Amino acid sequence: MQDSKDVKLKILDGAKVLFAQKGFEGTTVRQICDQAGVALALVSYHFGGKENVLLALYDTFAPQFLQEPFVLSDPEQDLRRFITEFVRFRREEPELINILQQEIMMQSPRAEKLQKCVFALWMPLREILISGKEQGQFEYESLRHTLNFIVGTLIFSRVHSFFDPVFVQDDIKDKDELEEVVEHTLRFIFKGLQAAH
Amino acid sequence: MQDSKDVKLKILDGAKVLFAQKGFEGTTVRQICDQAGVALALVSYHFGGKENVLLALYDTFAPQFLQEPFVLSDPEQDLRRFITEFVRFRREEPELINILQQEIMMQSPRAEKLQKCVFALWMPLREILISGKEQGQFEYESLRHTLNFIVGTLIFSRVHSFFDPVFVQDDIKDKDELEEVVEHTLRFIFKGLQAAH
DNA sequence: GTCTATAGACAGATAGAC
DNA sequence: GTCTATCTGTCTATAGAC
Repeated sequence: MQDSKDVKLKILDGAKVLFAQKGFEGTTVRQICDQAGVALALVSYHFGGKENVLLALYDTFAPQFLQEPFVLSDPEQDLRRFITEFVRFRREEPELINILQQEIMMQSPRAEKLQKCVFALWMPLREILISGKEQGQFEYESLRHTLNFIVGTLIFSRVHSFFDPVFVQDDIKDKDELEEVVEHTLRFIFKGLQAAH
Repeated sequence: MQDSKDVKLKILDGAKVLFAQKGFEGTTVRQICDQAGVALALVSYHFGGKENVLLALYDTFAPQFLQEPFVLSDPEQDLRRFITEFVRFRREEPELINILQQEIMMQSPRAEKLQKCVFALWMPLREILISGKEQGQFEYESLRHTLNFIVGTLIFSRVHSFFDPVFVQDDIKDKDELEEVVEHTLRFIFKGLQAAH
């Protein structure tokens, strides 16, 4: 029982990184088991197939941010809190966002089953934007476009160090301190909403 | 010769859609050839393998926007033109952006060879931001973060109609007219840069 | 619960007829 | 230049020993 859970977790840990790096189809069960240091058969035994490993990732990791409901009060404070928590989540579990993004982008067969994750993730933002506009704190025209912009800003940010060595040579003094990233992100989005902050 | 080019184009057209929808690894050469209505062997014959089909996409499509250099003058005008052209390109060839995004996100073996595309695409934006700040037209602190935000805003937008049916029910009166999308995008980014527009 | 060995399907690439 | 038929490798899943 103790060992069993250990193996399941090792499989999930390996799969998380591999799926993020190589995609679902690009990752083989063999690679997952090699990474976990266990035999090939154990993915089927514990999860019943490769697909279920991916789905299990979102039940296993993503604890506080996605599970508890996002309580709304003041739109500005809410948005600040939402962005802060999201950036922190992105920092802690970049693979989860990466994989989710891939699956949605490809509209994979798994995407449908991940949709409740997407709901839980972005529905609060929608509500915040709506009530923020009603209360005159945010200024935007199209809810859909504004959602898209903010989601894009939040998701893309820091996804890959792919750009860093090539795009920004002279800006490396920028630390990647969490608080600093949060602060920059807050500022950009709040300015985009013409909101005090 | 005429027929040959026709077949190559049919293969590329099919592959573009399939790679975008199912990813490189998730797409089989058989699917590509079925979609093109040609025999399995012709991918190897004309391109020398599946990987070269993907790379050939970016030499074949993406004509004006990526090939001619982006001439810089006034940062505000340049940024306006950059965003406008990018949104238009995204509208015309959403698959190319989608595939590029996938490959980069996964840091695939193909990503390295696509890097010159990424350069050509985003280097002008970097230059625009730098000189815009120097001339006091844009206000931002971190070049890298700001690049990330803007790239995210531009890339994510409109990638998938996945959110539409679920997120935004009451905003469907928003047309997806190109000019309107451009206008919204311009406004959000310019506000994020605290720039006149 | 974990392993090795293997079954069965399917991948990409190619040989050879036309 | 295009086709069909096939080779070789690798995939996922599972049977059976321990």
